[in-house]
Amino acid sequence: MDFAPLFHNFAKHIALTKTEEKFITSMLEYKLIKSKDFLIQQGEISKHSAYVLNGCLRGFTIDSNGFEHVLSFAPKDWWIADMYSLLSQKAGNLNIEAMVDTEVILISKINQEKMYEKVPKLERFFRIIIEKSLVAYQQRLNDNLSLTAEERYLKFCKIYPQLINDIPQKQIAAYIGVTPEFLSKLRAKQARAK
Amino acid sequence: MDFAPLFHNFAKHIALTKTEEKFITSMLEYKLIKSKDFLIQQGEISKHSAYVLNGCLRGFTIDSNGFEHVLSFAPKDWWIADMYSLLSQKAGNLNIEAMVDTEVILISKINQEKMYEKVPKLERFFRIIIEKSLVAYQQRLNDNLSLTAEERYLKFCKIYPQLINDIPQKQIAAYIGVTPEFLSKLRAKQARAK
DNA sequence: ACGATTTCTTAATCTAGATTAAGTATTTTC
DNA sequence: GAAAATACTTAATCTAGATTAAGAAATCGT
Repeated sequence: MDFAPLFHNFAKHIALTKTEEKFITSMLEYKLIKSKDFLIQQGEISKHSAYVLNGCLRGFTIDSNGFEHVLSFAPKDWWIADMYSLLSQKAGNLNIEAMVDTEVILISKINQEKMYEKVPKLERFFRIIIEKSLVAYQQRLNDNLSLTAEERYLKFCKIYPQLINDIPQKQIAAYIGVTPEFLSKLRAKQARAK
Repeated sequence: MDFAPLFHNFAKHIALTKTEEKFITSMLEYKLIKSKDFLIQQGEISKHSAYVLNGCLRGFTIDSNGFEHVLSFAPKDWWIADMYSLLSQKAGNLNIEAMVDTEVILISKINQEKMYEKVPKLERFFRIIIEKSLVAYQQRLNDNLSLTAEERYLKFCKIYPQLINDIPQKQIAAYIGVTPEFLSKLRAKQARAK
């Protein structure tokens, strides 16, 4: 198994020695998640965070009317977890599903804590990762409070140009917060305007 | 100036020695922000994060139609910052305003970095703080995607019972994402239902 | 390769919440 | 402590986006 992409990811923010890399490697698990299989499902207590080697995951909730809401897409080189459940060790409400066959590296909560003890630099790494994630969620909440559905769709296209053609349109609708029907209408309007 | 509340806040997650506390104290600034004054305004490059000793701040944006959207309230013992601007050192779009006379402890970005160098335990502290903040924003985004305005209002009342009576209703409206008129209607309906 | 399932589109109808407007409390300020 | 400013309420009207429904296109499973 080739963990190199993960170490490249670490190297963006911290410098690890060979010894540290070796130790960290011993803490990691590899997993292939087949298309439409789940990494975790709502109601479970989450045990791992995941780094995506290739493929794509999506994190979504299901509301009381049965509608899905996508909280995040995790393509290649992204991190994903049900942070609420992972931190609190209570039942989560996030589902994480593979949109295509997806290879991930898993870090269990227990190993993550061991890693923080042995390699305190990782506290810094994950602090930075989480800071960036926080900024992205704040921005997205602000967009949901202040932009129209059309503006949110155009912004999505700008931010995730690679995803636009790769993922089903109904997933984009569930991410920006509209029905698939309305997104279809928006897209027809965009196409007409050209 | 009494920094004790801040050290109580640190003590929730990490243990500091007297020497460390002394060093940290030398990195802090005290500030009184008068009611309606701003800690930062959109367009500025943010230089500090703030810990609230007493009073209450609110972080809000102003959209292209002039409407305000509240991203966070920071009452006593909370942290607040324009994380985007603080991290990127680019112009931010957050305004942080005092809702009443508010005393804060400020940590400049430069001092924060010095503190991470000298007291690496603080990486852990801020990682944990930011993790919790991330979970809260994810939850709130999910609420905005899946709940009605009425459900969001009732949830706000549950989560921030102390704020309900202390802050203007229009600020609550700007937080949950409705017009003040609609919130007024919701409240009238609630009152009638009792 | 082909039937079955899923996704996407279009269009009519509906509704939660916005907008506009006008009046009534409540604060703030000097 | 009165005038001005701000916050809240109520009600009529409007609209962005939801719902329902039905057909067309794409994808999947065997």
